[in-house]
Amino acid sequence: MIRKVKGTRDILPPESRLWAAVEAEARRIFGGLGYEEIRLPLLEPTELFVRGVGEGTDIVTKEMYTFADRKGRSLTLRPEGTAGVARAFIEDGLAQRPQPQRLYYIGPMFRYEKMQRGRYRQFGQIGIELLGAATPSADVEVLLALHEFLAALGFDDLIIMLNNLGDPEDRPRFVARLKEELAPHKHELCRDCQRRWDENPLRILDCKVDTCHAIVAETTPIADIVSGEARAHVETVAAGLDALGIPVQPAPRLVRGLDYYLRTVFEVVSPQLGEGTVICGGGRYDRLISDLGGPPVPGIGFAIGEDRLVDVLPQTFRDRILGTRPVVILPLAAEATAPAFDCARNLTGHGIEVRIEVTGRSLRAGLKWATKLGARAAVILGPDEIAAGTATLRDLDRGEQEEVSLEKLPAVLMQDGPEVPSRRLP
RNA sequence: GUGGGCGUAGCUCAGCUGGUAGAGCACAGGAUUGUGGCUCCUGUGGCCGUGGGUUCGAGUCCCAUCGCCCACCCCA
Repeated sequence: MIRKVKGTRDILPPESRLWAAVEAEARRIFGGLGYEEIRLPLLEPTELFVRGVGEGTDIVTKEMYTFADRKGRSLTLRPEGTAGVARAFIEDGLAQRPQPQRLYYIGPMFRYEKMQRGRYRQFGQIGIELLGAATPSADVEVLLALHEFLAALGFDDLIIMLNNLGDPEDRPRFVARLKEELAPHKHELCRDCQRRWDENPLRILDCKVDTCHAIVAETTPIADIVSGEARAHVETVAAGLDALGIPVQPAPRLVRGLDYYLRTVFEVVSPQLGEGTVICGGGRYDRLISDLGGPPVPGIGFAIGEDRLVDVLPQTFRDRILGTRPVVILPLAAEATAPAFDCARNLTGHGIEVRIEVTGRSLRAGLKWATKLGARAAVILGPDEIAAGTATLRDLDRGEQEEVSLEKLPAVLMQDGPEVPSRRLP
């Protein structure tokens, strides 16, 4: 048997419906705020990510799907979306269009990692990027878009965590200060943090080990050390969000794994998955485009992990999407075939979801089949009905049925709306 | 990359100290002619992950290998 590549997965119906619905909501919400879709290659030159994401990051050092093509060029399956957007911004001259540029993307990313729950080698991301605006308002807008999207999906327990990473110039100063404050407790830190001490001191901040957590809690937050301008920037963002009633939790220890972030950084976590499994991550990246050889255009954006999002989707949303019930059409004779399809065309034209029996089942078997599908009604078309130009419409919940002329069928079925939510489906 | 658990039907699993494979669910059909849900009957479906070894004989014992899952790490 040929099996799927490790870390990839098959998304089957009905779960695929949830994905489609989530994406539809994203297009609706982000589109409403002026964001337009950008579709980019899954394959990029390796150098893009080395320079964009950062040479020392875990993503670049050990998580990239990199290989040589037939002419020996090093290519990489994109591990994230922002670098590609920045590349396109430069290459396609998006700076020549009205600024700022509002873009969103939906699609798979690839990281060569050992997988576990909520972590795959191919995973879906939905992200937006706002390019060409450096103001706190830009940040507020992006967070607003995020919040609106999550709200549209019915989430009410997700937490947006916000921190200020300062400007790159602040970084050495902060690292020095951190090490200074941590030095007395250095030997108390966990083994991983001992390693991080030299490799990536900032990562000690969001260590989940209790003892480390306690030690780190005593250190001075980055936000208190960053320079005046960067500090004011994020404080203004926080105030802006507060004014909109968007709840944000300050996260002084929040650090992100990609090098290009500065100032505003944020993550969304779910109480269900715990803080270890981030659903959305984002932040400001004012140097990225210039670092890649483009103009000095600031940017901010985020990426939502679609797999994880679908995993914790509120029950109300799941029910709304999965709970639709079709109308089954059962032709009982050869001469009923054409009328059955005609009827299907008629009903679908009214937004009624149908399912036509095409395997030649008996009426009895057809009704069993309809029940298994969770159909709300069956349209029975036998010789008698065809002769009379009618259909027998059977309500599968009440077990009652009536003769309805084919023309009136849509109207009768529409009395309860085109789709009637069913009892809860798995 | 490190550590642990598990591979028998589409799914969940049983199969004792070795004797050539089972259940439930699911799927398909039927139980009076054109009427579902409950019940009953029948059927489809497995080279027991793969390869090798021990043995008269391996789902069962041994070795290897592949795959899956969980945790760490990191992230979406």
